[in-house]
Amino acid sequence: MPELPEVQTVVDTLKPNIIDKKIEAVEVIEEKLVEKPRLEEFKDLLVGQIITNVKRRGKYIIIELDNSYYLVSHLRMTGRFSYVDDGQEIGDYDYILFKFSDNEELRLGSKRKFTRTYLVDDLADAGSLTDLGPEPLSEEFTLDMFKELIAPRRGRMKPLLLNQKFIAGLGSIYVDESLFISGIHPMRTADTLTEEEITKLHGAIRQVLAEGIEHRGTTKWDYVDASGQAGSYQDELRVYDREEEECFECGTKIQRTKVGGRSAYFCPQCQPLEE
DNA sequence: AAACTGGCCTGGACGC
DNA sequence: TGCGTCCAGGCCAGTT
Repeated sequence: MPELPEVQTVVDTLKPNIIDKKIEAVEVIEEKLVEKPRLEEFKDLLVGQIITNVKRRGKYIIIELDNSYYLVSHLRMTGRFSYVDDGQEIGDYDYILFKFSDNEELRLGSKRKFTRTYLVDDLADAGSLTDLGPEPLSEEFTLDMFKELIAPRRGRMKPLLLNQKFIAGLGSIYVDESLFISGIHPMRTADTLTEEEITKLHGAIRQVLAEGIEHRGTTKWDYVDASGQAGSYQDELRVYDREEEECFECGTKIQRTKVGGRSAYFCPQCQPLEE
């Protein structure tokens, strides 16, 4: 479940290791992970290229090559980039190997095979990358912008915040934490939010994402960064995965409910459904 | 246009 | 012990 802070941490750990490296060979163990182009073209376009930059947009990782192509990966649930010495044993879930000319390797693994990789010369061809909503930590994501985004919406808050076309980068963990901090029940609809609640939510989203990055991400199940290091934000979580445990604010037991087929953790006292 | 539903995928937890 | 069932939750396609 890498979300914005985890993906940012992966990019940060990848960057100093792979920029200026030359790709000498590419081995694809599980073809399913390569969304486009077809396998032969994928390899041909990669071999001989030098990596010039590594960036993040939403939960997408964008690796720039000197032939002006982009290697774009979305880790989805269990994806993992690992930067290793060539000699290191290949893991059970390592599915794409990028071998560099200096005998180091970048590996892309994925326990659940949800991970998708694209090699494109136009970012619009990489999944929904160019349809994403604003970056919540950017300057452009102002309170005024957030108010304008919310104004036409009437869906429930948890699915809305998970919608990457609405805001980029949030997943289940950081949505639940944001809604708790702002005192908003995950089933509330967007049209019932007061101006004060929208203001709190805007701040809370930025707060939890910044905290997540500071802690190098949340490691609940599988997540580690590109050098294999786990994050520590799981120790700071207020509601996520704390069903039946006491709320740190009021002592009430945290509950779990289903919203849009997904779990949502909340404090029934701090996040009432009825006004 | 926005909202919602089901499907993809597999390891691990649980019940019998 | 082992089998079946459910859950985790990223996104996407299809439908309303």
